[in-house]
Amino acid sequence: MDVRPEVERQLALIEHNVETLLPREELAAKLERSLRQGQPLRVKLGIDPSAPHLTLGHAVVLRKLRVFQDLGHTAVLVVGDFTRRIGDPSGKSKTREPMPPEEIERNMHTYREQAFRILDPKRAEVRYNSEWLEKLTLAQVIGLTARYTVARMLEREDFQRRFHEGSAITIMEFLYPLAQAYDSVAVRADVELGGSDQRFNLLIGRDIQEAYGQEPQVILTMPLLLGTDGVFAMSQSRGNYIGIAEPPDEQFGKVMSLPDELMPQYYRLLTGIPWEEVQGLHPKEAKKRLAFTLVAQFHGEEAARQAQAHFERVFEEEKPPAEMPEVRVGKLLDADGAVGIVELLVASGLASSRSEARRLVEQGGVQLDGVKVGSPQDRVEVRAGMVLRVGRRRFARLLV
RNA sequence: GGAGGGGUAGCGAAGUGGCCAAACGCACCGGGCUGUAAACCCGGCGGCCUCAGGCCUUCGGGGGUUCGAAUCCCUCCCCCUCCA
Repeated sequence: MDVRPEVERQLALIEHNVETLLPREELAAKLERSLRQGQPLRVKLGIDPSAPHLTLGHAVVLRKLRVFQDLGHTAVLVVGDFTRRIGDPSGKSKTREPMPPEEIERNMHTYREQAFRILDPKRAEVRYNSEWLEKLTLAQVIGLTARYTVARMLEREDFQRRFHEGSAITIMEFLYPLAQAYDSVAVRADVELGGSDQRFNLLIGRDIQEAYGQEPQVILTMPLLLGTDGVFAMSQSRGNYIGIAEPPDEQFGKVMSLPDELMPQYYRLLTGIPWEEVQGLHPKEAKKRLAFTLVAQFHGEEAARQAQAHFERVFEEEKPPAEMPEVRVGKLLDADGAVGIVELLVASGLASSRSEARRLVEQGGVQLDGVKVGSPQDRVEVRAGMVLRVGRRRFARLLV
């Protein structure tokens, strides 16, 4: 039978939004063979357990992986628990600190749950690279290093720069991409996905697989998503990220505060909605739809509706949210049921110190039941159910 | 083995005897503007107080000199670069 049309169909879906796909013909060949033999491709994605959350940046790549799954292929998630114990230099100008095993352990734990908000567990395999890397003997490691040259290693942009700057590059850092490449050998990857910053590492995987007698993997990189600052790639170390597992309200709010210019990119890389379809809308409406779509993707439609309602209520209508933390303050009240505003702010957790509380009041950022508190000296009468508010978005309901 | 540079608030980075609770930038917080956009503007950003002022604790750790130290001396710890 002629599988060509199906190969073309799959290729088109896979190629959509991709930054690099190398080599395209090899992927076509692999797809064709896969179809003929009824054998799914093994599509690898490495995840570095450095920080406890997966972000929308990860989601871009995970969504692409999901495309492969939907086409019947197998997702192979490789958690870099071993490599992270060593420290990964990729994309960084400085050597990265190794991380204690307990912390890695903790991070890894949350990964599955987060990744499977996007991936289909039925077509996925999760592996930890300590499984094979830990067992390598020095002789084997040396064997691995013998298959790659320093010159080729120095082709990598950040190595090259650091080399010329005369800043430190440790041998360990050379080992890192080799270890990652060896992962591809270990899981027999047909394709490896990554962010565009991973391109070099993914390419090494090809060479190393070949050196070990395997057919080289096809590499596919996705554009890097810009973070909430609109300037730098989304990353946890920079703090400009939106987490996949963050609470719906948080996600919705963070998306709404993105610079408008990011909308086309976010629509393209994170939703199935063509930008053209929403381009004509008022930017605020377009962004709400984006926020809704994203929250729904990770938490479900109902949660997205609630997050949107919360947003509209709190930020558009400037009303207190439906739910907020409750604080019991009866003990603080004097005989008249009054308490100093500073005490109240600290006790409710809305200010971290008395100085902070004073500042907030002085700057006009504190309201009790919609009435602005004028001075840090004020004593306020508290009745059960009153709402204490700091700034635009921090609230507490007071109980007696 | 030799030479040199450096450790300051969440980060980056000034400051080298009093005017330093410590410039400046980023991040963050409050206010303004608005579409809670972003950008921008104003204010804040160790703690505590009876708050136009005062007090206490901070400049890698410890000890000392001095009326007074982030700044000088001793000592310990840590990081980096170059040469070999």
